[in-house]
Amino acid sequence: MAAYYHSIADDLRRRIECAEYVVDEPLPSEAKLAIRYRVSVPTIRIALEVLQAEGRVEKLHGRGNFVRRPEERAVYGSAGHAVGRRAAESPPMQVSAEVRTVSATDGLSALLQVRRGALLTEFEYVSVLGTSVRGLARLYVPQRVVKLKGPVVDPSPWGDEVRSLLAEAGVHVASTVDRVASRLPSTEERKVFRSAAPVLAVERTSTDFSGQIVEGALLALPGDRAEAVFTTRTHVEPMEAVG
Amino acid sequence: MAAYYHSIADDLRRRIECAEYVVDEPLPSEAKLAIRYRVSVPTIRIALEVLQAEGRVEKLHGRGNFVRRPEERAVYGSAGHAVGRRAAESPPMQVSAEVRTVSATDGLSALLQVRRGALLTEFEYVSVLGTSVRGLARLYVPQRVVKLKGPVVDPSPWGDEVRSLLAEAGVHVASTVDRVASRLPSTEERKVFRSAAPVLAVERTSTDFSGQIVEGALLALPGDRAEAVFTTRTHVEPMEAVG
DNA sequence: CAGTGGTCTAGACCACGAA
DNA sequence: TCGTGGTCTAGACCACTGT
Repeated sequence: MAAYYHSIADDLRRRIECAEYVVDEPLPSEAKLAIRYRVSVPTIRIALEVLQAEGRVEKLHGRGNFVRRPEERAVYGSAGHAVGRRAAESPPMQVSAEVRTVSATDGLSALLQVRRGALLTEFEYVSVLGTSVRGLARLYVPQRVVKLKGPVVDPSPWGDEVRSLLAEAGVHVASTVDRVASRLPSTEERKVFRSAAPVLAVERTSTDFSGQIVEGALLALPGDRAEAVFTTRTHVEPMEAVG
Repeated sequence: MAAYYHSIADDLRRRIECAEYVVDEPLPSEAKLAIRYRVSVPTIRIALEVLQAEGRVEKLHGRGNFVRRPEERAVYGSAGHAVGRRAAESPPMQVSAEVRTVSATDGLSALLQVRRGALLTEFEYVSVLGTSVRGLARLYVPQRVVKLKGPVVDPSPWGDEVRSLLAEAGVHVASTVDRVASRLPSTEERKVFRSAAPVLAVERTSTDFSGQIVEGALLALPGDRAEAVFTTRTHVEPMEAVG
Protein backbone atom coordinates (compact mmCIF):
# COMPACT_ATOMS: atom_id res chain seq x y z
CA MET A 1 0.00 0.00 0.00
CA ALA A 2 2.82 2.42 0.80
CA ALA A 3 3.82 3.26 -2.77
CA TYR A 4 7.21 1.90 -3.73
CA TYR A 5 8.40 5.28 -4.98
CA HIS A 6 8.20 6.46 -1.38
CA SER A 7 10.57 3.70 -0.26
CA ILE A 8 12.96 4.73 -2.98
CA ALA A 9 12.70 8.39 -1.99
CA ASP A 10 13.32 7.45 1.66
CA ASP A 11 16.35 5.38 0.72
CA LEU A 12 17.84 8.12 -1.44
CA ARG A 13 17.15 10.70 1.28
CA ARG A 14 18.99 8.57 3.81
CA ARG A 15 21.95 8.13 1.48
CA ILE A 16 22.08 11.88 0.87
CA GLU A 17 22.07 12.59 4.60
CA CYS A 18 24.81 10.03 5.11
CA ALA A 19 26.82 12.04 2.56
CA GLU A 20 26.97 9.02 0.28
CA TYR A 21 26.03 11.54 -2.38
CA VAL A 22 27.86 14.86 -2.34
CA VAL A 23 26.15 18.25 -2.22
CA ASP A 24 26.12 20.04 -5.60
CA GLU A 25 27.04 16.81 -7.36
CA PRO A 26 24.55 14.89 -9.52
CA LEU A 27 22.97 11.61 -8.45
CA PRO A 28 23.38 8.64 -10.78
CA SER A 29 21.22 9.07 -13.87
CA GLU A 30 17.56 8.12 -13.71
CA ALA A 31 18.23 5.18 -16.00
CA LYS A 32 20.93 3.83 -13.68
CA LEU A 33 18.77 4.34 -10.58
CA ALA A 34 15.94 2.51 -12.36
CA ILE A 35 18.23 -0.48 -12.89
CA ARG A 36 19.55 -0.36 -9.33
CA TYR A 37 16.09 -0.30 -7.76
CA ARG A 38 14.68 -2.67 -10.39
CA VAL A 39 11.86 -0.31 -11.38
CA SER A 40 10.99 1.64 -14.51
CA VAL A 41 12.26 5.15 -15.12
CA PRO A 42 8.91 6.88 -14.46
CA THR A 43 8.86 5.36 -10.97
CA ILE A 44 12.33 6.73 -10.26
CA ARG A 45 11.21 10.08 -11.55
CA ILE A 46 8.33 10.23 -9.07
CA ALA A 47 10.69 9.37 -6.22
CA LEU A 48 13.00 12.19 -7.34
CA GLU A 49 10.04 14.60 -7.47
CA VAL A 50 9.48 13.98 -3.77
CA LEU A 51 13.09 14.90 -2.98
CA GLN A 52 12.91 17.86 -5.35
CA ALA A 53 9.87 19.30 -3.55
CA GLU A 54 11.82 19.00 -0.30
CA GLY A 55 14.63 21.07 -1.73
CA ARG A 56 17.06 18.13 -1.48
CA VAL A 57 17.44 17.60 -5.22
CA GLU A 58 17.47 20.04 -8.10
CA LYS A 59 16.61 18.61 -11.49
CA LEU A 60 18.57 20.19 -14.33
CA HIS A 61 17.46 19.24 -17.81
CA GLY A 62 20.21 17.60 -19.80
CA ARG A 63 22.57 17.59 -16.83
CA GLY A 64 21.24 15.49 -13.99
CA ASN A 65 19.64 15.47 -10.55
CA PHE A 66 21.84 17.57 -8.25
CA VAL A 67 22.02 17.18 -4.49
CA ARG A 68 21.09 20.39 -2.66
CA ARG A 69 20.63 21.56 0.95
CA PRO A 70 17.08 22.62 1.79
CA GLU A 71 18.56 25.19 4.21
CA GLU A 72 19.91 27.16 1.29
CA ARG A 73 16.50 28.09 -0.02
CA ALA A 74 15.67 31.74 -0.63
CA VAL A 75 13.43 33.35 1.97
CA TYR A 76 10.44 35.55 1.32
CA GLY A 77 9.59 37.67 4.36
CA SER A 78 6.43 39.66 4.62
CA ALA A 79 6.68 43.29 3.60
CA GLY A 80 10.41 43.48 4.01
CA HIS A 81 10.31 42.68 7.70
CA ALA A 82 13.57 40.77 7.60
CA VAL A 83 13.39 37.86 9.94
CA GLY A 84 15.74 36.20 12.35
CA ARG A 85 18.58 33.90 11.53
CA ARG A 86 16.90 32.58 8.41
CA ALA A 87 17.08 35.92 6.68
CA ALA A 88 20.80 36.07 7.26
CA GLU A 89 21.15 32.65 5.69
CA SER A 90 19.26 33.67 2.58
CA PRO A 91 22.00 34.20 0.03
CA PRO A 92 22.18 37.57 -1.75
CA MET A 93 20.27 37.51 -5.02
CA GLN A 94 20.55 39.44 -8.22
CA VAL A 95 17.31 41.32 -8.75
CA SER A 96 15.94 43.06 -11.81
CA ALA A 97 12.86 45.27 -11.79
CA GLU A 98 10.65 46.80 -14.45
CA VAL A 99 7.92 49.37 -14.10
CA ARG A 100 4.97 49.85 -16.44
CA THR A 101 1.35 50.89 -16.50
CA VAL A 102 -1.31 48.21 -16.97
CA SER A 103 -5.08 48.09 -16.66
CA ALA A 104 -6.73 45.78 -14.15
CA THR A 105 -7.72 42.31 -15.34
CA ASP A 106 -10.45 40.37 -13.54
CA GLY A 107 -7.95 38.81 -11.16
CA LEU A 108 -6.24 42.10 -10.32
CA SER A 109 -9.58 43.87 -9.95
CA ALA A 110 -10.62 41.31 -7.31
CA LEU A 111 -7.25 41.49 -5.54
CA LEU A 112 -7.08 45.28 -5.34
CA GLN A 113 -10.81 45.93 -5.20
CA VAL A 114 -10.73 48.37 -8.09
CA ARG A 115 -12.97 48.29 -11.13
CA ARG A 116 -11.96 46.20 -14.12
CA GLY A 117 -9.73 48.19 -16.44
CA ALA A 118 -8.56 50.62 -13.75
CA LEU A 119 -5.04 51.92 -14.34
CA LEU A 120 -2.32 50.37 -12.21
CA THR A 121 1.41 50.85 -11.87
CA GLU A 122 2.99 47.42 -12.17
CA PHE A 123 6.41 46.60 -10.71
CA GLU A 124 7.80 43.32 -11.97
CA TYR A 125 10.68 41.80 -10.04
CA VAL A 126 12.76 38.78 -10.98
CA SER A 127 15.20 37.43 -8.39
CA VAL A 128 18.05 35.23 -9.48
CA LEU A 129 20.72 33.37 -7.55
CA GLY A 130 23.46 32.17 -9.85
CA THR A 131 21.54 30.75 -12.77
CA SER A 132 18.46 29.75 -10.82
CA VAL A 133 15.40 31.98 -10.56
CA ARG A 134 14.21 32.23 -6.95
CA GLY A 135 11.16 34.39 -7.28
CA LEU A 136 8.79 36.30 -9.49
CA ALA A 137 7.00 39.25 -7.93
CA ARG A 138 4.42 41.54 -9.48
CA LEU A 139 3.41 44.50 -7.34
CA TYR A 140 0.51 46.78 -8.20
CA VAL A 141 -0.40 50.25 -7.02
CA PRO A 142 -3.69 51.73 -8.24
CA GLN A 143 -2.96 55.04 -9.95
CA ARG A 144 -6.04 56.41 -8.26
CA VAL A 145 -4.19 56.06 -4.99
CA VAL A 146 -0.95 57.53 -6.26
CA LYS A 147 0.91 57.61 -9.55
CA LEU A 148 4.34 56.16 -8.86
CA LYS A 149 7.21 56.37 -11.32
CA GLY A 150 10.13 54.10 -12.07
CA PRO A 151 12.70 53.03 -12.71
CA VAL A 152 13.65 51.26 -9.50
CA VAL A 153 17.34 51.29 -8.73
CA ASP A 154 19.12 48.60 -6.73
CA PRO A 155 15.93 46.62 -6.24
CA SER A 156 15.35 44.29 -3.27
CA PRO A 157 14.01 40.80 -4.03
CA TRP A 158 10.39 41.33 -2.99
CA GLY A 159 9.73 44.91 -3.94
CA ASP A 160 10.32 46.76 -0.69
CA GLU A 161 11.02 49.89 -2.73
CA VAL A 162 7.35 50.22 -3.56
CA ARG A 163 6.58 50.66 0.11
CA SER A 164 9.22 53.39 0.37
CA LEU A 165 7.84 55.09 -2.72
CA LEU A 166 4.37 54.96 -1.20
CA ALA A 167 5.61 56.47 2.05
CA GLU A 168 7.41 59.25 0.16
CA ALA A 169 4.14 60.00 -1.61
CA GLY A 170 2.41 60.28 1.75
CA VAL A 171 0.65 56.91 1.58
CA HIS A 172 1.25 54.87 4.73
CA VAL A 173 0.62 51.15 4.99
CA ALA A 174 -1.22 50.16 8.15
CA SER A 175 -1.72 46.47 7.58
CA THR A 176 -0.55 43.79 5.18
CA VAL A 177 -2.24 40.46 4.52
CA ASP A 178 -0.32 37.60 2.89
CA ARG A 179 -2.20 34.56 1.58
CA VAL A 180 0.04 31.59 0.87
CA ALA A 181 -1.06 28.63 -1.21
CA SER A 182 0.65 25.84 -3.11
CA ARG A 183 -0.02 25.02 -6.72
CA LEU A 184 1.73 23.57 -9.74
CA PRO A 185 3.51 26.06 -12.00
CA SER A 186 1.86 27.61 -15.04
CA THR A 187 3.44 27.13 -18.45
CA GLU A 188 5.29 30.41 -18.08
CA GLU A 189 6.49 29.69 -14.55
CA ARG A 190 7.65 26.24 -15.56
CA LYS A 191 9.77 27.85 -18.25
CA VAL A 192 11.22 30.54 -15.99
CA PHE A 193 11.86 28.24 -13.02
CA ARG A 194 12.95 25.38 -15.30
CA SER A 195 11.09 23.08 -12.96
CA ALA A 196 7.71 21.46 -12.50
CA ALA A 197 8.00 21.53 -8.71
CA PRO A 198 5.08 22.97 -6.73
CA VAL A 199 5.03 26.75 -6.51
CA LEU A 200 4.43 28.79 -3.36
CA ALA A 201 1.88 31.36 -4.51
CA VAL A 202 1.60 34.46 -2.36
CA GLU A 203 -1.20 37.00 -2.74
CA ARG A 204 -0.57 40.13 -0.75
CA THR A 205 -2.60 43.25 -0.11
CA SER A 206 -1.61 46.32 1.89
CA THR A 207 -4.14 48.76 3.27
CA ASP A 208 -3.74 52.24 4.70
CA PHE A 209 -5.30 53.45 7.95
CA SER A 210 -8.62 54.14 6.23
CA GLY A 211 -8.85 50.53 5.07
CA GLN A 212 -8.24 51.36 1.41
CA ILE A 213 -6.08 48.91 -0.51
CA VAL A 214 -2.98 50.83 -1.57
CA GLU A 215 -0.85 47.98 -2.87
CA GLY A 216 -1.27 44.40 -3.98
CA ALA A 217 1.20 41.78 -5.08
CA LEU A 218 1.28 38.38 -6.72
CA LEU A 219 4.38 36.34 -5.99
CA ALA A 220 5.46 32.96 -7.29
CA LEU A 221 8.29 31.18 -5.49
CA PRO A 222 9.73 27.88 -6.72
CA GLY A 223 8.80 25.60 -3.83
CA ASP A 224 11.98 23.56 -4.17
CA ARG A 225 14.26 26.60 -3.84
CA ALA A 226 12.32 29.11 -1.73
CA GLU A 227 10.14 29.39 1.34
CA ALA A 228 8.12 32.09 3.10
CA VAL A 229 8.64 33.34 6.65
CA PHE A 230 6.29 35.50 8.71
CA THR A 231 6.95 37.08 12.07
CA THR A 232 4.14 38.12 14.36
CA ARG A 233 4.92 40.22 17.40
CA THR A 234 2.38 39.78 20.15
CA HIS A 235 1.36 43.04 21.75
CA VAL A 236 1.93 43.29 25.46
CA GLU A 237 -1.57 44.55 26.02
CA PRO A 238 -4.23 42.05 24.97
CA MET A 239 -6.21 44.07 22.47
CA GLU A 240 -9.02 44.75 20.10
CA ALA A 241 -11.70 42.78 18.42
CA VAL A 242 -10.51 43.21 14.87
CA GLY A 243 -12.89 45.25 12.79
CA MET B 1 7.17 22.93 -25.99
CA ALA B 2 4.24 23.92 -23.80
CA ALA B 3 3.32 20.47 -22.50
CA TYR B 4 0.02 19.21 -23.83
CA TYR B 5 -1.25 18.39 -20.36
CA HIS B 6 -1.19 22.13 -19.69
CA SER B 7 -3.49 22.79 -22.64
CA ILE B 8 -5.85 20.13 -21.34
CA ALA B 9 -5.74 21.63 -17.84
CA ASP B 10 -6.43 25.08 -19.28
CA ASP B 11 -9.36 23.77 -21.31
CA LEU B 12 -10.88 21.95 -18.35
CA ARG B 13 -10.37 25.02 -16.13
CA ARG B 14 -12.21 27.16 -18.63
CA ARG B 15 -15.07 24.69 -18.87
CA ILE B 16 -15.32 24.59 -15.08
CA GLU B 17 -15.45 28.37 -14.87
CA CYS B 18 -18.12 28.45 -17.57
CA ALA B 19 -20.12 26.12 -15.30
CA GLU B 20 -20.09 23.45 -18.01
CA TYR B 21 -19.16 21.18 -15.12
CA VAL B 22 -21.11 21.59 -11.90
CA VAL B 23 -19.53 22.21 -8.50
CA ASP B 24 -19.49 19.13 -6.27
CA GLU B 25 -20.22 16.89 -9.25
CA PRO B 26 -17.58 14.61 -10.77
CA LEU B 27 -15.93 15.28 -14.11
CA PRO B 28 -16.14 12.55 -16.75
CA SER B 29 -13.91 9.63 -15.82
CA GLU B 30 -10.23 9.78 -16.67
CA ALA B 31 -10.73 7.10 -19.30
CA LYS B 32 -13.44 9.13 -21.04
CA LEU B 33 -11.39 12.33 -20.88
CA ALA B 34 -8.45 10.43 -22.37
CA ILE B 35 -10.61 9.43 -25.34
CA ARG B 36 -12.05 12.92 -25.73
CA TYR B 37 -8.64 14.60 -25.77
CA ARG B 38 -7.05 11.71 -27.72
CA VAL B 39 -4.31 11.17 -25.14
CA SER B 40 -3.41 8.36 -22.77
CA VAL B 41 -4.79 8.18 -19.25
CA PRO B 42 -1.51 9.19 -17.52
CA THR B 43 -1.52 12.45 -19.50
CA ILE B 44 -5.06 13.21 -18.36
CA ARG B 45 -4.02 12.43 -14.81
CA ILE B 46 -1.22 15.00 -14.91
CA ALA B 47 -3.65 17.63 -16.23
CA LEU B 48 -6.01 16.81 -13.36
CA GLU B 49 -3.15 17.11 -10.86
CA VAL B 50 -2.68 20.71 -11.96
CA LEU B 51 -6.34 21.49 -11.28
CA GLN B 52 -6.20 19.55 -8.02
CA ALA B 53 -3.27 21.62 -6.74
CA GLU B 54 -5.30 24.75 -7.54
CA GLY B 55 -8.15 23.51 -5.39
CA ARG B 56 -10.46 23.27 -8.42
CA VAL B 57 -10.70 19.48 -8.46
CA GLU B 58 -10.75 16.96 -5.64
CA LYS B 59 -9.73 13.44 -6.57
CA LEU B 60 -11.67 10.76 -4.69
CA HIS B 61 -10.41 7.23 -5.11
CA GLY B 62 -13.05 4.94 -6.57
CA ARG B 63 -15.50 7.81 -7.06
CA GLY B 64 -14.17 10.39 -9.48
CA ASN B 65 -12.67 13.85 -9.90
CA PHE B 66 -15.01 16.33 -8.20
CA VAL B 67 -15.29 19.98 -9.11
CA ARG B 68 -14.53 22.26 -6.15
CA ARG B 69 -14.23 25.99 -5.49
CA PRO B 70 -10.75 27.11 -4.42
CA GLU B 71 -12.40 29.80 -2.27
CA GLU B 72 -13.74 27.11 0.01
CA ARG B 73 -10.32 26.07 1.23
CA ALA B 74 -9.62 25.98 4.94
CA VAL B 75 -7.55 28.86 6.28
CA TYR B 76 -4.63 28.62 8.65
CA GLY B 77 -3.96 31.93 10.37
CA SER B 78 -0.90 32.57 12.43
CA ALA B 79 -1.31 32.01 16.14
CA GLY B 80 -5.06 32.32 16.12
CA HIS B 81 -5.04 35.85 14.76
CA ALA B 82 -8.21 35.32 12.78
CA VAL B 83 -7.99 37.25 9.59
CA GLY B 84 -10.37 39.36 7.53
CA ARG B 85 -13.06 38.14 5.27
CA ARG B 86 -11.24 34.93 4.45
CA ALA B 87 -11.51 33.67 7.99
CA ALA B 88 -15.25 34.12 7.91
CA GLU B 89 -15.39 32.08 4.73
CA SER B 90 -13.42 29.23 6.24
CA PRO B 91 -16.10 26.68 7.05
CA PRO B 92 -16.34 25.38 10.62
CA MET B 93 -14.32 22.23 11.07
CA GLN B 94 -14.55 19.28 13.41
CA VAL B 95 -11.39 19.13 15.46
CA SER B 96 -9.98 16.39 17.65
CA ALA B 97 -7.01 16.82 19.93
CA GLU B 98 -4.76 14.47 21.88
CA VAL B 99 -2.14 15.27 24.47
CA ARG B 100 0.86 13.15 25.36
CA THR B 101 4.43 13.36 26.55
CA VAL B 102 7.22 12.66 24.07
CA SER B 103 10.97 13.10 24.03
CA ALA B 104 12.63 15.32 21.47
CA THR B 105 13.80 13.74 18.25
CA ASP B 106 16.54 15.36 16.18
CA GLY B 107 14.04 17.42 14.23
CA LEU B 108 12.17 18.62 17.30
CA SER B 109 15.40 19.35 19.12
CA ALA B 110 16.44 21.67 16.26
CA LEU B 111 13.02 23.31 16.08
CA LEU B 112 12.70 24.01 19.81
CA GLN B 113 16.38 24.39 20.56
CA VAL B 114 16.31 21.85 23.35
CA ARG B 115 18.63 18.91 23.78
CA ARG B 116 17.83 15.64 22.07
CA GLY B 117 15.61 13.50 24.28
CA ALA B 118 14.25 16.44 26.28
CA LEU B 119 10.69 15.90 27.52
CA LEU B 120 7.98 17.70 25.60
CA THR B 121 4.22 17.95 25.89
CA GLU B 122 2.78 17.13 22.47
CA PHE B 123 -0.64 18.33 21.34
CA GLU B 124 -1.85 16.58 18.22
CA TYR B 125 -4.74 18.18 16.34
CA VAL B 126 -6.66 16.76 13.40
CA SER B 127 -9.13 19.06 11.64
CA VAL B 128 -11.86 17.57 9.51
CA LEU B 129 -14.50 19.13 7.32
CA GLY B 130 -17.12 16.58 6.35
CA THR B 131 -15.03 13.57 5.42
CA SER B 132 -11.99 15.49 4.26
CA VAL B 133 -9.03 16.16 6.54
CA ARG B 134 -7.99 19.81 6.33
CA GLY B 135 -5.02 19.91 8.63
CA LEU B 136 -2.64 18.07 10.90
CA ALA B 137 -1.03 20.07 13.68
CA ARG B 138 1.51 18.95 16.24
CA LEU B 139 2.34 21.50 18.93
CA TYR B 140 5.16 21.08 21.39
CA VAL B 141 5.89 22.75 24.70
CA PRO B 142 9.16 21.87 26.46
CA GLN B 143 8.34 20.59 29.94
CA ARG B 144 11.32 22.57 31.18
CA VAL B 145 9.35 25.69 30.30
CA VAL B 146 6.10 24.51 31.82
CA LYS B 147 4.35 21.18 32.29
CA LEU B 148 0.97 21.53 30.62
CA LYS B 149 -1.81 19.01 31.07
CA GLY B 150 -4.62 17.82 28.82
CA PRO B 151 -7.13 16.97 27.74
CA VAL B 152 -8.12 19.88 25.51
CA VAL B 153 -11.85 20.49 25.31
CA ASP B 154 -13.57 22.04 22.30
CA PRO B 155 -10.31 22.39 20.40
CA SER B 156 -9.74 25.02 17.72
CA PRO B 157 -8.21 23.88 14.42
CA TRP B 158 -4.67 25.11 14.92
CA GLY B 159 -4.14 24.67 18.63
CA ASP B 160 -4.89 28.12 19.99
CA GLU B 161 -5.65 26.50 23.34
CA VAL B 162 -1.98 25.86 23.91
CA ARG B 163 -1.35 29.59 23.88
CA SER B 164 -4.11 30.11 26.44
CA LEU B 165 -2.70 27.33 28.61
CA LEU B 166 0.72 28.96 28.39
CA ALA B 167 -0.70 32.32 29.39
CA GLU B 168 -2.53 30.75 32.35
CA ALA B 169 0.76 29.25 33.45
CA GLY B 170 2.36 32.68 33.33
CA VAL B 171 4.27 32.12 30.09
CA HIS B 172 3.66 34.94 27.62
CA VAL B 173 4.44 34.73 23.94
CA ALA B 174 6.21 37.81 22.59
CA SER B 175 6.86 36.76 19.04
CA THR B 176 5.89 33.98 16.66
CA VAL B 177 7.73 32.94 13.52
CA ASP B 178 5.99 30.87 10.83
CA ARG B 179 8.03 29.23 8.08
CA VAL B 180 5.93 28.04 5.15
CA ALA B 181 7.21 25.64 2.54
CA SER B 182 5.68 23.32 -0.01
CA ARG B 183 6.51 19.65 -0.33
CA LEU B 184 4.92 16.39 -1.40
CA PRO B 185 3.12 14.42 1.31
CA SER B 186 4.82 11.70 3.32
CA THR B 187 3.36 8.20 3.24
CA GLU B 188 1.38 8.93 6.38
CA GLU B 189 0.08 12.28 5.14
CA ARG B 190 -0.90 10.78 1.83
CA LYS B 191 -2.99 8.23 3.69
CA VAL B 192 -4.62 10.78 6.01
CA PHE B 193 -5.27 13.38 3.32
CA ARG B 194 -6.18 10.71 0.74
CA SER B 195 -4.30 12.78 -1.78
CA ALA B 196 -0.88 13.13 -3.32
CA ALA B 197 -1.31 16.89 -3.78
CA PRO B 198 1.49 19.16 -2.52
CA VAL B 199 1.38 19.89 1.19
CA LEU B 200 1.81 23.31 2.79
CA ALA B 201 4.28 22.61 5.57
CA VAL B 202 4.37 25.17 8.38
CA GLU B 203 7.09 25.25 11.04
CA ARG B 204 6.25 27.61 13.85
CA THR B 205 8.14 28.76 16.92
CA SER B 206 6.96 31.10 19.65
CA THR B 207 9.34 32.88 21.97
CA ASP B 208 8.76 34.76 25.21
CA PHE B 209 10.15 38.19 26.02
CA SER B 210 13.50 36.71 27.06
CA GLY B 211 13.89 35.08 23.66
CA GLN B 212 13.38 31.55 24.95
CA ILE B 213 11.38 29.23 22.69
CA VAL B 214 8.26 28.32 24.65
CA GLU B 215 6.29 26.57 21.91
CA GLY B 216 6.87 25.00 18.53
CA ALA B 217 4.57 23.48 16.00
CA LEU B 218 4.67 21.39 12.86
CA LEU B 219 1.63 21.72 10.62
CA ALA B 220 0.74 19.94 7.42
CA LEU B 221 -2.07 21.38 5.32
CA PRO B 222 -3.33 19.66 2.17
CA GLY B 223 -2.43 22.25 -0.45
CA ASP B 224 -5.50 21.50 -2.52
CA ARG B 225 -7.90 22.17 0.35
CA ALA B 226 -6.15 24.65 2.62
CA GLU B 227 -4.08 27.83 2.56
CA ALA B 228 -2.23 30.01 5.06
CA VAL B 229 -2.91 33.66 5.81
CA PHE B 230 -0.72 36.09 7.75
CA THR B 231 -1.57 39.60 8.85
CA THR B 232 1.13 42.13 9.65
CA ARG B 233 0.20 45.40 11.27
CA THR B 234 2.65 48.16 10.53
CA HIS B 235 3.55 50.25 13.53
CA VAL B 236 2.78 53.94 13.23
CA GLU B 237 6.29 54.85 14.30
CA PRO B 238 8.90 53.77 11.80
CA MET B 239 11.10 51.56 13.89
CA GLU B 240 14.18 49.54 14.66
CA ALA B 241 16.75 47.79 12.64
CA VAL B 242 15.83 44.24 13.61
CA GLY B 243 18.62 42.48 15.39
C1' DC C 1 -20.35 -6.72 -9.29
C1' DA C 2 -18.97 -2.74 -12.43
C1' DG C 3 -16.74 1.56 -12.55
C1' DT C 4 -13.57 4.50 -10.64
C1' DG C 5 -8.87 6.25 -9.56
C1' DG C 6 -3.72 4.61 -7.94
C1' DT C 7 0.48 2.52 -9.18
C1' DC C 8 3.69 0.74 -12.32
C1' DT C 9 5.81 -1.11 -16.73
C1' DA C 10 8.71 -0.89 -20.93
C1' DG C 11 9.22 1.27 -24.11
C1' DA C 12 9.15 5.77 -27.78
C1' DC C 13 10.58 10.30 -29.16
C1' DC C 14 12.01 15.06 -28.11
C1' DA C 15 14.78 18.97 -25.87
C1' DC C 16 18.73 20.35 -23.48
C1' DG C 17 23.75 20.67 -22.12
C1' DA C 18 28.52 19.61 -22.43
C1' DA C 19 32.28 18.02 -24.95
C1' DT D 1 27.60 13.58 -30.87
C1' DC D 2 26.11 11.49 -26.63
C1' DG D 3 24.08 11.30 -22.22
C1' DT D 4 20.86 13.64 -19.66
C1' DG D 5 16.06 14.65 -18.20
C1' DG D 6 10.91 15.86 -20.21
C1' DT D 7 6.83 14.16 -22.28
C1' DC D 8 3.82 10.68 -23.73
C1' DT D 9 1.91 5.98 -25.02
C1' DA D 10 -0.82 1.74 -24.35
C1' DG D 11 -1.33 -1.09 -21.77
C1' DA D 12 -1.31 -4.13 -16.82
C1' DC D 13 -2.87 -4.95 -12.22
C1' DC D 14 -4.53 -3.37 -7.70
C1' DA D 15 -7.57 -0.72 -4.31
C1' DC D 16 -11.61 1.74 -3.33
C1' DT D 17 -16.69 2.88 -3.80
C1' DG D 18 -21.41 2.12 -4.44
C1' DT D 19 -24.99 -1.17 -5.96
